Amino acid sequence: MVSVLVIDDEEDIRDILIYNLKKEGFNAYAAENGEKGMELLKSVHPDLVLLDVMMPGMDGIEVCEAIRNLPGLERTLICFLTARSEDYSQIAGLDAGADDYVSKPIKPKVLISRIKAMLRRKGMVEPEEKSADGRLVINRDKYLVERNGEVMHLPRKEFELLALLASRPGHVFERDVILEKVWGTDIVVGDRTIDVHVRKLREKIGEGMIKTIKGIGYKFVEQLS
Amino acid sequence: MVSVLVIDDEEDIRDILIYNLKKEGFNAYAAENGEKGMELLKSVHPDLVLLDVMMPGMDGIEVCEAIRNLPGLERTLICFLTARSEDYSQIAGLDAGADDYVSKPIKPKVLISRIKAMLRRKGMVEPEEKSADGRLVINRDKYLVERNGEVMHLPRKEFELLALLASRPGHVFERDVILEKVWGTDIVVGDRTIDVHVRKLREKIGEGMIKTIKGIGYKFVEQLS
DNA sequence: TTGTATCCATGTATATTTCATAAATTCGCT
DNA sequence: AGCGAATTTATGAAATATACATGGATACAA
Repeated sequence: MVSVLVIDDEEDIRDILIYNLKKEGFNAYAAENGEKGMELLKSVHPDLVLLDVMMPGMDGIEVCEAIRNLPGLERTLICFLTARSEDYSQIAGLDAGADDYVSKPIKPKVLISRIKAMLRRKGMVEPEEKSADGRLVINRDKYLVERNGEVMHLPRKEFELLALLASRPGHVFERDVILEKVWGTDIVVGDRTIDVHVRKLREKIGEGMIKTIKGIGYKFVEQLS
Repeated sequence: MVSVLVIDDEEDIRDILIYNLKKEGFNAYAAENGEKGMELLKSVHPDLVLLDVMMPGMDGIEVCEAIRNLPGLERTLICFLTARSEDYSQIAGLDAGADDYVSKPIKPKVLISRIKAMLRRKGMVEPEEKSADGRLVINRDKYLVERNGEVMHLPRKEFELLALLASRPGHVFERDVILEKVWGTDIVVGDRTIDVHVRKLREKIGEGMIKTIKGIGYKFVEQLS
């Protein structure tokens, strides 16, 4: 099930969001400030964080940047909650790595709709109908990858590698970046390990999907319109 | 280059959006109603459509759904422009397949920021370093060089060399500076190595781009804008 | 056992560098 | 200026180095 963490210092807001999120079938958690939010984040690993910008202590921007630097949470969705006038926050927030933002006062129906749109973009909820054009749908929730309606299970490392590459089609991930994001900074593995995992991925999802950029790294192919 | 189509019935809005989009380096097109927008869509295949919801004739929702059903345009980004109060439109718009929406009155900086966030999510653009030069775009994110819409891949040393020269068009880089920046201080290579790489670059990106300053080094030609 | 992850040895493609020679430019001299 | 010599860069081809793909081996755990 998709889980959502709300970080906001106003109790009323937390309550109303939790209520609506649960009503929609999400797992909902709340924290009243950035520090407590970070604690919860490390234990529950939510799929989405709703993050108030203006908070005492760590503000939303700081929390957002901290999340982006936490290993394993780089792909957590982040949505800012901003007061109507805070244009600067909007820009800074998106640049800080947020995926979206919603202006206060928050209308629950709008928020839910935006959340669903975000999840859909990440392939985290089943889209009703999918195009049979060979595109991949990556379901992080279940460690499944779907291609043309056919689902396949991938081992953890292969899945993480694929999810990383596919998160930004066209972007070239350098080998050391891949090592850091998929294996972590502390683990030491040989250079050939990446190749081997790429090979297995290619065997499973098809040859054309992952391209080698010699001397640099790998990329997931862009869509050809 | 990323191209954007604006569909809005208000001329003022169209003008201001076109102006700002072009200033940011996008290819910008405009249409004054849904029908004309659809015509343009089929010919220019834009990457992103900015779509007014309330329009005489086809409204934004209808256009959005029509776009999603056009072969080849399923993945075109769609961003709605909505009046502040139209909550229903917001929800319907996102459900109709829009990727985002921006409320009027539109603040150009906010809009541009949102556009970039959308493109980034699709991996379509990287704001990093490009030479503001119309003819050659160096995309470090994708390790690609684009010339007149045609993309090419360069090997590592050639790419780094080109990126260095193009980072300051008109500036003459001395040979030892090039060696230091591209090859590093510890590596020792013969002097002819630079020439050979320059030659390969010229073969690939065209003869006129890199000029030799005999006895000193090389420079990337300045643009005559 | 089966599935997963890593490593190793080898082959192969390609990137990079070197080299010999030609062409271009600069310099020194009258 | 003109002319040849010296210096510097361009060019073609070949040699070397590097990075990746691949098949298979190993280790370990469920």
